[in-house]
Amino acid sequence: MSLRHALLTSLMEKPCTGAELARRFEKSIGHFWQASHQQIYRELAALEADGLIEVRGLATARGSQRHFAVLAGGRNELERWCLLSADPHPVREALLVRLRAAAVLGTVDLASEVRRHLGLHQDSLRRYQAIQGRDFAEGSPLTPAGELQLAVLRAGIEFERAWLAWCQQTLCEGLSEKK
Amino acid sequence: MSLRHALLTSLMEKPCTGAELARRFEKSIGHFWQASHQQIYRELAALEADGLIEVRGLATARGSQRHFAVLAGGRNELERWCLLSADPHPVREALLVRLRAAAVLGTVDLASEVRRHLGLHQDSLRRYQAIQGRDFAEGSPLTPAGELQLAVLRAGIEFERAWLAWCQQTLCEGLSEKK
DNA sequence: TACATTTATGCAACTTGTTGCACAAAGGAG
DNA sequence: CTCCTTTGTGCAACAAGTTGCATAAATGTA
Repeated sequence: MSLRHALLTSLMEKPCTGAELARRFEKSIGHFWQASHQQIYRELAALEADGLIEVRGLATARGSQRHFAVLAGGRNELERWCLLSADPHPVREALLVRLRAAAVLGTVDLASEVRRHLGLHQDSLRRYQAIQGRDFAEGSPLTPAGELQLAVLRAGIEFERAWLAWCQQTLCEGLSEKK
Repeated sequence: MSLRHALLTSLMEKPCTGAELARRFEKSIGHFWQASHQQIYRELAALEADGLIEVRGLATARGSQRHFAVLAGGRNELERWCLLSADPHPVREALLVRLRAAAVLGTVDLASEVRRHLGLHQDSLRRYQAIQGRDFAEGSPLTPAGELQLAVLRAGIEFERAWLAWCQQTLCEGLSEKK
């Protein structure tokens, strides 16, 4: 049920329309939680039905912009959910299934695929580091909220670094079957 | 569609029953792909319907053991899927949503939750390292298949290490709101 | 103004993962 | 042998995520 709470969080940061939310999910929130616009509209409808958010301004008809804002109930719900304890999501990565499959097949070489992933993780890492350099320059004082945002960014960086290191080491250790 | 291929892989390593697969998913495969027994039975039925696996031995009725084995079509399907390129699954971690929510709420302290996650990641890391020490002792020569299995294990280790480091640094940087 | 393009909203069907339960068989204890 | 527990199989309902498309409004252009 995190999409609901990711939406509430984003709307608390700044009330906006569904399309704007979708854009934000692509850019910032999407670094740790993704959602398509269809998912977003569906969940916005549910949130409205549950009285956790409301439409601000003119809700004329289909196709016209609808601005949403969080109600008191929504804030309470977000706080309640935040205080629950929840275990980390386990790894679920198809590439690892494919490695294991390659091991049992013996006829598939995944070296180029690992090399491709290495490049993708490198790109992500650089993107995150660019944001860090831009928004969280060295030595500048941080508000408590800023510290939390930086922590989220650091998670992305650690994560990408870990995969990057893994790809490199895996390639070094003669991944190819055709030696 | 990775569950299907994880099952094919596991059945190629060793044909077995649904319950045995479920146990293997809990132990080894579950480190990078999880599935409940209900999911497994459902997918086994689909695989059988598609002619990719077959029942070996006596398939009497409900409640009696059914042993499955991969057919040629299944092996081909696994190989085909293995050769497709697929992007890494993006991060999707509720704790990060909660951090961001805490940042905007300003009234929630997630320090103890981060500490709890730190402990969980520590446990996972130790478990992986124990397996590494047991099955892949230093300097022993590895078959190509063994190298791939070790690579999968290393992924788990890198991943847990990254989260561990993140938890530690996040706790150091005054996560608590109540300073 | 008329028309085409882009943006925003949204439905419907499908796939995948989760939860709760039910029933059959196997195996042990009396 | 009978009862009881455990193990194995499986259905059904639901929740969450994905894909494809439809329609309305806003915007640009002839």
